[in-house]
Amino acid sequence: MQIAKKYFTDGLIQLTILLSLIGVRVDIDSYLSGYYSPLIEINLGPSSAYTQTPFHNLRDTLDGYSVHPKCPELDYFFASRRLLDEVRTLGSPRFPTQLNAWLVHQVSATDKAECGPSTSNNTDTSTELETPGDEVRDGSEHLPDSGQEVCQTTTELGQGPCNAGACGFLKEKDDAKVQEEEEPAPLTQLAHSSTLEQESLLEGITALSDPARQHPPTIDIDQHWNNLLSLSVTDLDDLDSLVTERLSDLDTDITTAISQDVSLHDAMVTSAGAFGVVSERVESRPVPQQQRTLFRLESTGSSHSDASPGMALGLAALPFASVCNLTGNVSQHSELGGCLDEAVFDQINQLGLEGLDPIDTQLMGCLESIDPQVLEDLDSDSGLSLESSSGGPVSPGSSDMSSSSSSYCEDECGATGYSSEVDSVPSKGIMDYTTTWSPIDLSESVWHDHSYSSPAFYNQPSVTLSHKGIKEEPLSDDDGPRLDERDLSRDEMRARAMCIPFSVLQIVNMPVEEFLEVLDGHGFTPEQVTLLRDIRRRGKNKLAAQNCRKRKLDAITGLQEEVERLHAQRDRLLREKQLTAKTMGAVGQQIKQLTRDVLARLRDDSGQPLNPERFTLQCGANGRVVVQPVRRPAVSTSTGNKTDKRKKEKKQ
DNA sequence: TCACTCTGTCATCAA
DNA sequence: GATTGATGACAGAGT
Repeated sequence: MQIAKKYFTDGLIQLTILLSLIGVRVDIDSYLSGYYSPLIEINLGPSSAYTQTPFHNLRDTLDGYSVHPKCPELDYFFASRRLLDEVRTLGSPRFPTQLNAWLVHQVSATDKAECGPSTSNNTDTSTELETPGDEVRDGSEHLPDSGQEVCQTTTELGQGPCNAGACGFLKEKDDAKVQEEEEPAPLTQLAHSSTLEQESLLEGITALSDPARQHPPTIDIDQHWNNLLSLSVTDLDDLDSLVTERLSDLDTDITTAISQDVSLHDAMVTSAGAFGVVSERVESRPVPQQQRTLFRLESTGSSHSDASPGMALGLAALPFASVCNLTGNVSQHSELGGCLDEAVFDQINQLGLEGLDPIDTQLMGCLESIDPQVLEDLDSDSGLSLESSSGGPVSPGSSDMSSSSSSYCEDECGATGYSSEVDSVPSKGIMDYTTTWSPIDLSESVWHDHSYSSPAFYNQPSVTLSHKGIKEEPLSDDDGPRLDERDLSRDEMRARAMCIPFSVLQIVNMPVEEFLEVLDGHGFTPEQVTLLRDIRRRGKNKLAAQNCRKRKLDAITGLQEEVERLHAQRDRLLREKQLTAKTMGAVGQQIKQLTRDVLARLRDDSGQPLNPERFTLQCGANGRVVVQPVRRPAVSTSTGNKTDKRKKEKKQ
């Protein structure tokens, strides 16, 4: 489990760093401070580490239906695209980036006409989408003017910065081939090629949109070949309007998918679109946000069989959403473009999708097979803490302490503040692993307090457990008499051997007056009295030693913090000193310059400018500025002469 | 086996 | 003077 978590966490951190480099925001905090335990997250799949932006949820939940990356509609969609690629390999020139621009234009046109401001969620993208499509249609030479990063790649034929986004969507197989076939093509061929892709894409969209036409995951390749090859030019001419019509139906979904921020999951979807990898999709059931984040990447297995039209529409819109989402960010980080994204997406797919599923299943199975109480016990047993033996297992009602002892323990509690403080903190690390979880600092969960004054200590049976009690079974009401002799402390065994009818706890914690009465009123032998005094003294001293060590540790911690604070203060003062020196130097230079300027404007009695080498400006205490002659080094030489005279006098 | 930590105990001092 | 708390030192057990 630890290995799995480490594996997941390391990968997640690397992934987050990479995504941050390309401008994708990932909310790691939500993972770190998540409502659910990382344990549960491992079991149920990575969750909140993946961004929970509203866009993410909106796009994942289209018309209330969830979209799963493994649903057959996606397979069909990308299979159609693969078929399109096969068709293009037959000889038609391929200009994938131009096609992409054309499609984006179509989306924007319909979107602009019907939805208007609804696309303003992403200003960058909407601006790009509002590019006049005529420029794109007129020829490839207009594409770079469209203002889109996506379109700019047209002139570069897929070598531009949009490899990960819109271009990458069509580029999985084409990059190498397109670069080989960089030859000018007639516009008709271009339109034909574009239309073919539209047809293929639209066919996928239509198929996904129509629940009656849902295809099984396995695709009849021959049928698609026939469909694609049987397309006539006249049929293709009608595709513009058809695509526009279809896309107008999608615009709502598309616009909801447009956002400035791209979540990790968005990147995964884009990855699927760009590289043909069908990633897992989000399970967007109408569950609370916490649970939604928890189950975000949980595999839904075959649940996609009941995919709805809205779901299919969402799937169809995904490539466009990916284009729109990544364009803004990729344009800002174009230099990191494709290779980085590819690495990121590959890592996403390897990390989140392939590796975690079996782990999740195994861990969930293991966790479910474990009794929660056992988990509590395991977690609470740090291997060092003695609280489990002295505190927890003993119920308050199990005390066999006499009423007199319980009457004075209240007074003793205040004398040992550390003990009561420790007892006030629950020693159980996981309160309820099914409901809440908070990160546990194990160093804080380990207590070595054996305080006699703790409530549990008072409520214990008349048995003092040594530190061997770490591995002891929890005590029940009738465990006391059955305890093995080796479980008793030395003082307890001595007391039993000497037939002393008081427990060590009682002896230690009773007031001195009562203790003296006990010594006097029970007719103890001198040996018994001595033992009683020793037991009391050792018990008191033990508490004192614990408190003393606690104070010592606190003092050490405080001193360490003080040292760190002083180091920081020293560094800050040094920086201030350097800054001040730099400022003083600059001010001195300014003063010198100003002095030269002023002196250059002044005239002496003969009307000649004052020599800056011989005069200087002196600012008096009253604020007046006076011109003073510069003191010659002769002054220093005179002082030097004086010192020389002194030296000579000393020699004499 | 060794180093380290934790804990109990003793001795001592001071209040 | 007795009691108690604080603390250094030591030893044993456990890791």
